[in-house]
Amino acid sequence: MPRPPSTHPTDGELEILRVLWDRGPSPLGIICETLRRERDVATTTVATMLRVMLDKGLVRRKQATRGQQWSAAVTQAAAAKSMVGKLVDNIFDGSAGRLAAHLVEAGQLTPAELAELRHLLESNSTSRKVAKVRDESTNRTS
Amino acid sequence: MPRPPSTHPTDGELEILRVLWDRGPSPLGIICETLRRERDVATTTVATMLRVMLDKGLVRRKQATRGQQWSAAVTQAAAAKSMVGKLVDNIFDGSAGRLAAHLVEAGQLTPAELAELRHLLESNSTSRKVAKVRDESTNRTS
DNA sequence: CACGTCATTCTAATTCTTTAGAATACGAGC
DNA sequence: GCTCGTATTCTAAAGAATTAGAATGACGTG
Repeated sequence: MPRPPSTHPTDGELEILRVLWDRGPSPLGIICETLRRERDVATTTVATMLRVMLDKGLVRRKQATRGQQWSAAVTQAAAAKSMVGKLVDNIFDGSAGRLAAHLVEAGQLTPAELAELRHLLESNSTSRKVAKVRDESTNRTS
Repeated sequence: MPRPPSTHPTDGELEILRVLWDRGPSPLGIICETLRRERDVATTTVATMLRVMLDKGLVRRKQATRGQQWSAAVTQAAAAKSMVGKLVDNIFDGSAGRLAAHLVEAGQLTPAELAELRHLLESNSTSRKVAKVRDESTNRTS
């Protein structure tokens, strides 16, 4: 009857993950400071979120001299893959190709990005070593 | 101090929107019936969700002979655009190109889809009438 | 070693989401 | 017209997410 637990990082959690992906392992103070460049937030709020994220396995912490260092437990690539997968399931009928088509057709790509994508596709078709996908023990949260 | 209201359709709301996009305007009974092909759900649950979605402007209803017809108030394209936009902001640093690159590089596209995408890009570069974007009074919810 | 600073835990308020029972309304058919 | 089935509204419970105050802990400096 109640709401089911969410499997993906929430928006707030992503804000924190972005900081950690950007700056690497950081103490609470630095995380807060960085977040405050965007919006006002209390230190305890961030601490609470980090604890929740710890339970979810989204972040890790290692003992440091002073407090601890917090770091992301999921790579950006893994989070991207799982969230893109969800989006694709939810509105592109499970077809990643449809999402790709949407990007091109809905005009969400700049001309430069279109050109880049074209290059990417060429190199991807000529060199058959597509396998470098480095599937970093990817998601789980899907 | 509390949680901010969400601007995008939730997962549950998307389930309903998918039905409406698929079948067009439908009465409650049909919506429930369709949803039940996936999972068990009570009629009142769906009715409640529809009322909430009505408040949010996600669906409309028109009086019919018997009860009313419910229909999506947002197009699939518009919802896609707004949700893709959010995803891009959240984990691709605001760059849709990065999402496109992710799709190709993370191996989320089948060979057939890659080929299709290549075609799409070609026709998109040769014919300069990219403008057919038909920007269906797109989002708002972003 | 006391004090200030930074970090963490405990607690809690508030709103959203999901779920559905009970009550009610409404139109069709007998 | 009364009843049956569908549809809608009212009510509400309970977990998730977001926010942060108060209390507590840990450490280095003077």
